[in-house]
Amino acid sequence: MPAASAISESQAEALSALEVEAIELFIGFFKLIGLQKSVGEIYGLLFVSPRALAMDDIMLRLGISLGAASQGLKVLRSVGAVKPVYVPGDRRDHYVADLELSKFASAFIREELKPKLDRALERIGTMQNLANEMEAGDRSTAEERLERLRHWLERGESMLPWLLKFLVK
Amino acid sequence: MPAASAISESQAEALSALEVEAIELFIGFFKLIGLQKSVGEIYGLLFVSPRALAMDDIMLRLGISLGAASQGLKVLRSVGAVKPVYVPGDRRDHYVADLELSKFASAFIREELKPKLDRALERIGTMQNLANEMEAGDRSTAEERLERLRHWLERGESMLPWLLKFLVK
DNA sequence: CAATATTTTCATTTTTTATTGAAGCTTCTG
DNA sequence: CAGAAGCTTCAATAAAAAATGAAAATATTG
Repeated sequence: MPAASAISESQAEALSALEVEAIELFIGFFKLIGLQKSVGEIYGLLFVSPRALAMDDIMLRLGISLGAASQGLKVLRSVGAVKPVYVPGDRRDHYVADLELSKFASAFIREELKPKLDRALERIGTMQNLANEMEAGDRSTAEERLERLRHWLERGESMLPWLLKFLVK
Repeated sequence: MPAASAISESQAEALSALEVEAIELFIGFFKLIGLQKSVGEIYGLLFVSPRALAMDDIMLRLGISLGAASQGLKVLRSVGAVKPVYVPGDRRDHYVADLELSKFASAFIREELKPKLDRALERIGTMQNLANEMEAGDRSTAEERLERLRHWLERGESMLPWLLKFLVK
């Protein structure tokens, strides 16, 4: 019955208040770690969903496009925030939220924060070399500031393993 | 001599390699805490500048507009990243970078992270109320997940004071 | 293995965010 | 206190980021 099917497909069930809250919460949370709105939406929906959802369930409920849903799930898979599960008798992939929230935090620390700190420390090395060629007065100012910055960044970096441990369990 | 003055004003001294490195470093760093490019540029320039700079020095060196410089300095003042200093015989405000880098980190924690966590915990309260009205099977799933999320967020929140202390000293 | 269902990719469009600079406000100065 | 210098604001514009959806790629089934 193609007609009935077409109708039911176009009638997405409205989001419940609970779902809206969850979605808003995770949009905010994910934005903080640099992930986009649609990623947060998808995770929020899955977080409060009692059953696994297929990509087009997600598209329909959230009113987002095919591409956004596909890309959002790709990101969520890549950070381990979402797991595919097998649903008998359905050809489509179905997803559930991974509730191990510490995963995203540690992915963020490892894949964003740490590399940025490393890069910054590299730059300081470069800058310290450049400062050597300056004339005496300005050089000492630059050297002092760079040393200070290096210190602070190294301190930050030294905190990461601890932070990771704290978050993970 | 208006002609000569016009010429010297339009000839901004090119940025040194040191300045470029510092600017790039701080653009990256500030973006991480949600501040825009021009803010990072200004701070980076001031960080390696051996003397206080006026707003139009900043505009000229960085090639940014009046408005961007004004707004960028406003942001930097508001987070205490920059201090106005008095320069005898010059009517313009001059700025130096505040080298207490922990300031931005703690401003970020207090003004971004903490409020977001508080808001999220509020939402969880709302969600837990909503979950009460669900039918038994789905309710217990929702309740378990919400409790777990609350736990994790409370744990995160409890870490903030410690994190602040660590960064500040 | 052809027909079909599902998913991914990516050029285009839309939306969001940041920047510009002219107008106006404030402060200084002679 | 008039004129000029310095600064801020904000509506318009430009740049960057995200979303769209058609086309291509990849399963799956009969």
